[in-house]
Amino acid sequence: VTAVSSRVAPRRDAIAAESTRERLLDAALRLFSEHSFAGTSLQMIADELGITKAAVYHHFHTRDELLSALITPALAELLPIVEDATALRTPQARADRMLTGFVDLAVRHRTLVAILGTDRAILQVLTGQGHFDLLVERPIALLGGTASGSAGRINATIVLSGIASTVGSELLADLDDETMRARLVEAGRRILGLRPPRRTSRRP
Amino acid sequence: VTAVSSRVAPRRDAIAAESTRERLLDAALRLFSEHSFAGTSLQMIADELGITKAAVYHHFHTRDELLSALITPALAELLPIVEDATALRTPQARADRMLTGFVDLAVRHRTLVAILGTDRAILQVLTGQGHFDLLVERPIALLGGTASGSAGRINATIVLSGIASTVGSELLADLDDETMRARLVEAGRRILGLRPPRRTSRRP
Amino acid sequence: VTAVSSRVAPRRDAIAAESTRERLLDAALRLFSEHSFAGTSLQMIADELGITKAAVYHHFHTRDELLSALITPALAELLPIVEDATALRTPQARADRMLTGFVDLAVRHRTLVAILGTDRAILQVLTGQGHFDLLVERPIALLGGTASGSAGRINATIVLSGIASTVGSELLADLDDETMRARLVEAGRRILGLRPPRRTSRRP
Amino acid sequence: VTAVSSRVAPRRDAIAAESTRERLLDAALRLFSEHSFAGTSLQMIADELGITKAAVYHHFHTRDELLSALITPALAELLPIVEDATALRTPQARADRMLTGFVDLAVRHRTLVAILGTDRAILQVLTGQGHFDLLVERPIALLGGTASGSAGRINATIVLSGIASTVGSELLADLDDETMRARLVEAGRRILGLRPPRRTSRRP
DNA sequence: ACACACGGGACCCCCCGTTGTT
DNA sequence: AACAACGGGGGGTCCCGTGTGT
Repeated sequence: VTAVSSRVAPRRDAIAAESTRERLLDAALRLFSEHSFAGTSLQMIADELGITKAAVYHHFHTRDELLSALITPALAELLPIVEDATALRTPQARADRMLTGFVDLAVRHRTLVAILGTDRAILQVLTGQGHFDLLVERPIALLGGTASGSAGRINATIVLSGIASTVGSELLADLDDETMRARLVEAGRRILGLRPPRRTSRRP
Repeated sequence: VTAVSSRVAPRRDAIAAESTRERLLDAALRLFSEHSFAGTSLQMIADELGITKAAVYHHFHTRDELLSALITPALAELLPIVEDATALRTPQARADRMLTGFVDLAVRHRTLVAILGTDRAILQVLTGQGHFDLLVERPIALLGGTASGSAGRINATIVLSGIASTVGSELLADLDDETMRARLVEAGRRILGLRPPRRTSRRP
Repeated sequence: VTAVSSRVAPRRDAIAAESTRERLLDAALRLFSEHSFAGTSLQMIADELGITKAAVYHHFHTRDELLSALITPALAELLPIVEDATALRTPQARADRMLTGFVDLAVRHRTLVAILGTDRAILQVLTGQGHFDLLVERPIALLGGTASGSAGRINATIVLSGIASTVGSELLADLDDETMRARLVEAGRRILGLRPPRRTSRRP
Repeated sequence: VTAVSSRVAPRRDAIAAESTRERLLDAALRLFSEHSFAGTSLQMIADELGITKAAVYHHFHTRDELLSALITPALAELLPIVEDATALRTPQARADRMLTGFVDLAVRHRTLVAILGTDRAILQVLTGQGHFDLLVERPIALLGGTASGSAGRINATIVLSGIASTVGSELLADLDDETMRARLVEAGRRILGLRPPRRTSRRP
């Protein structure tokens, strides 16, 4: 499983490295989800791949950097969803776009969204990087815009964290993406009191 | 929950200790919720109270023991709810009883239920103590009993983790218990497709 | 098992205290022998008796003090043996007196002599108190006086530590004192090349 | 015992590490013998070499692991001695082979055999690893096979622990191996009542 | 791209000793 | 005589990050 010698084709090393980086991110995500971020050491991650901590350090100089590399793609996907939704005219449309967009994101990045939505230590790091707004406040505002008073914020919070936890549940790990997506959208709409639009125009 | 009056004239140390133990649990809960269980050191807890780690050790010999002392009361409250609900005849009644009971518990122990429902490191400890069944499986089964197939488990998961996260949200910390309770029950019923019963017979 | 209230007869307390002190010494000796001196904490000793460390502190202010209380009686018994032996005229008589005296002492205080003879941490404490001479050097000199050169010291060392370890062996714990004593004296004489005297003048 | 030459041109670190590991074992053995196992902290060991505890951890993750690394070679040498002796036909031959083999081993690893034979904390660790049989029971049985009843076990115990303590005595540290070996074998044979064989066929 | 060796520091557990109270 | 509570400190483990080498 380890990267064998080399010296033959330097491209091999590059490939192996690329793959090691990916495997590193995979292993880290798995372990973060299992033991929480603060409960996962670099040693555990290195052991998971059978490499040394120094090798991990070669790819990511810091555990926070590893975390950033893990979440940056998802945040990049979240941004257009939030912006798209914000641009719509009615509160219902905004909420529905936010809902469907978030569910789609969550289903494709199950474990990642799960830890983003539940791990307080991770939330602290992200807040420190100024992502709290994008990750929590704006989605909550968009989802909760259809109800007045506290009901909106409460419903939005339930939806957001409910989805995040559900996609990360190992009891539902064997569920296919389509079913999961459909069920989550249905449930979300029921909570928020949204009527399903006539035609969904979203494309992956 | 705080040390009440006291009968005759308890010793000064005993009073201080009682209060120290309680303050210890309070501080630990607050810090666990803020930094996650694994991210909270005994030093942080001790510093919070201005005592030394040795004093913490005097009350709880391990961090796990501290955690156990923290959650045991809540687990003791959860058990009769689950058993009560299990004894009812229709799936709807079981789900509704589980829902209202859990919401009530969650609203009264907001932070505690929040960390129980989200922190993976804590879940690991509890699973190691055999509480996974009471904490996750049976509630999920009761809540999800009204829908067939995966829909039931999904809805139940959303409800459970949605409630847990919502009561722990600091954005909703200023919300009074009654409103929070009512909103959560409404939302839960909408997700699960339950019609509110004619009269609620629950007693606090 | 704990000393009950009191207030009735102060003598009761005195008796209980006396007995606690003895039980403390007993427990300490047993634990020292099982885990070595350095490996035995006051907590372990207190737990053994079901009391607290503070209660131990009440009787012995220091672990070294506890050790001293343990060994002082035996040292007090050893001194006249060494002096008696020293006063005899022939090397053989001196060695035999030392041998029989030490065996007798060792058989009556099996565990104590065992730890005195084997535990390096204890030996360090005793050496610090100036007992090395009485405990090691003079007995070795007396026992080894019958052979010239290194043979004497070697044989004496074998005898001394052999006896100490043998009386402490749990494989031989069920052996009665008389048999043990006789066997040890025989073996010691064989090693040292001593002929048994016509009449043993030992007193119990 | 030190890291010998080295083949081609090993890396500087590797050499340093090899030597550090050896020096670590040396220092640990010395300190264990002086202060007992339980009385020796990793800090003391690290200080002895002028390195940090973390560096010690790099080589041995646990103090028990360090101890294991220390004794494994000796245990590996002891095994064939016990098996060789067991295969012989007469009790006398078995006892003599066990005696000479053990003396040889003890003289070559003086300090190590000394702590193995005297430190109760070490014996506990070894017993936990299932080595009690090889280290105590079988040698005792072999050595004591020439006498019936308790005499055999007593004599065997004296011989075994006498040898172990004698080779570790600092009063005899300056004695050369050959003399020590010869004296110990003689004394052992006298205790056990063995007649020296016509020719010793042992090979170093 | 990765391993080996190590420093600095923190963490959890626990120990010893002491005070105040009953 | 005994306990509850606690301070100061150390032990063992382990973590993060780095330098050096291949």
